[in-house]
Amino acid sequence: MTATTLHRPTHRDALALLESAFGDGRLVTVFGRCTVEYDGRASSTLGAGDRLVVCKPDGTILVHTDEKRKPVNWQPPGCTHRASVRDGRLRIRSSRTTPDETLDVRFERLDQLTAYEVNDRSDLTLHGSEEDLRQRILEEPALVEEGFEPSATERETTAGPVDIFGEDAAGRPVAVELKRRRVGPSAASQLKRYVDALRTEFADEDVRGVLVAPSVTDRTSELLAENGLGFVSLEPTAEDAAAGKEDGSDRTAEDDSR
Amino acid sequence: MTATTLHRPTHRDALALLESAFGDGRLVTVFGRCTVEYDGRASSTLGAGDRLVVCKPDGTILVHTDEKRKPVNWQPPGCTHRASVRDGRLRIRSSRTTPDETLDVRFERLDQLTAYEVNDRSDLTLHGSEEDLRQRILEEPALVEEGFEPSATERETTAGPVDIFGEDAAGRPVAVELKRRRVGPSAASQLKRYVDALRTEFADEDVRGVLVAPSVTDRTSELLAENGLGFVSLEPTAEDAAAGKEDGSDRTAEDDSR
DNA sequence: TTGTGAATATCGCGT
DNA sequence: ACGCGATGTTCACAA
Repeated sequence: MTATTLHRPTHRDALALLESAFGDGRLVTVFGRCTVEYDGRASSTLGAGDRLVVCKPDGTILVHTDEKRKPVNWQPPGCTHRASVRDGRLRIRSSRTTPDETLDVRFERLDQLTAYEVNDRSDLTLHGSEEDLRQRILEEPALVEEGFEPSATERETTAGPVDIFGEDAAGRPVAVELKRRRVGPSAASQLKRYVDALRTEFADEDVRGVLVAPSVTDRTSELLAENGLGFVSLEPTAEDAAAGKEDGSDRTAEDDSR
Repeated sequence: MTATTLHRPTHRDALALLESAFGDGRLVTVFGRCTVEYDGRASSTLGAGDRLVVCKPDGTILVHTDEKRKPVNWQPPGCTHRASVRDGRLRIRSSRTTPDETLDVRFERLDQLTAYEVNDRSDLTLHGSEEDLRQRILEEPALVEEGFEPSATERETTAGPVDIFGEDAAGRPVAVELKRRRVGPSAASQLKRYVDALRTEFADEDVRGVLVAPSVTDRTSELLAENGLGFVSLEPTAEDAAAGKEDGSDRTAEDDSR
């Protein structure tokens, strides 16, 4: 049996199942009317209302209302769940140290409690991230500009790591900052920090900076211009990957390489 | 009845309850073995495994595994949920436009499905945010430095809004940037942008910048020094508000000034 | 543990 | 809708 459910349980019966489920690594959902208090990095209180509470065996706890993608309260992985009954009411408390923080859920009414056994070995495979964008540029540096030659990724500077570092057609050092979506001023600012650091490092050379993103806001465009930084528009998704390959590289066989 | 539950339902029975629940604004949880595909801002695939799926009436959908605080897949509020049965298997699809994106959950096995009626009017009250920090400084400007006089919050500049803007004891313009926790280089960079913008605006004055945060990283400290920016250590929570007042400043009367 | 930046970030506020 | 910055951000990765 992968799911054990109690309907409108007494708070004591709920406690028994909760302790059992916490003990053997099951995932638990509780639905009912409750209040929530949090104290730790900040502090919060939430009055009574109907919520879905999810307790994961890794120590995560989530309190969800009927709105929003974010839980109204939560605790990250690594916490310890404890259940108890005070004044005849179920209480779930989840806490951790470093930082010290505690979440307290007190139930006024219990509608349903379920403990699930979870078997999940699959990992998510995601495409269209900044990492994908980087791969595409390394395969086809001309996407940045004709003659660009990457020499390193995550190249360290005193201001932090540069996404792609290389040389332009004229042999000048180039720092490339990648963003997978439309960017605001902070991205331009970040690139400028890297370029400034590289200008100190390459005191006698003309260091350039290029921002690669789908687009930039107006203010960001001004910021780039003010600081002599370049911009190249590029989408993170390789919609025309096949066309690009035909166009740019002639890899026809030997799929077994590497 | 606030909770309607089906245990190990047929996929057709599940479909009927889902359509009913989507229709009248109930929150739904489904537990079972499923695969998930996402396509939109990025794209992802997830092989078969046991997961808890939560569909909210505001269009949010969450797919949770037994680990982590983040759902393994999701869709934000504003989406449209649709359920169907293909090849005898339940499928839940949630999609939206702007941006165009779709989440597809296909069930191989259904363990449990529940529809909840949710009543929740309570709002979260949170303390210890940056907003709290700002209030404290406006009440006690000397926390920034003796003689500081705030004149505006969210003061607009061509580089964006400055948290607190005012004058120091010598009448010089001061931009104060607030952070509720230990900060990295980007905060110093952000403050520098504001100060640069203000230096253009107040061309004939000596504009200063002060970062207020619990602490800064080493590299950030250097960045601040390089750019002549100040730093004041301050916690977002007013734990020792009383003690701090006795200790740090000699403000004995006239709390009503401001 | 700390530092650093990405994220399908989400969210709220303003224009 | 876009722009902008905070978030109890979470998360992975590196030093």
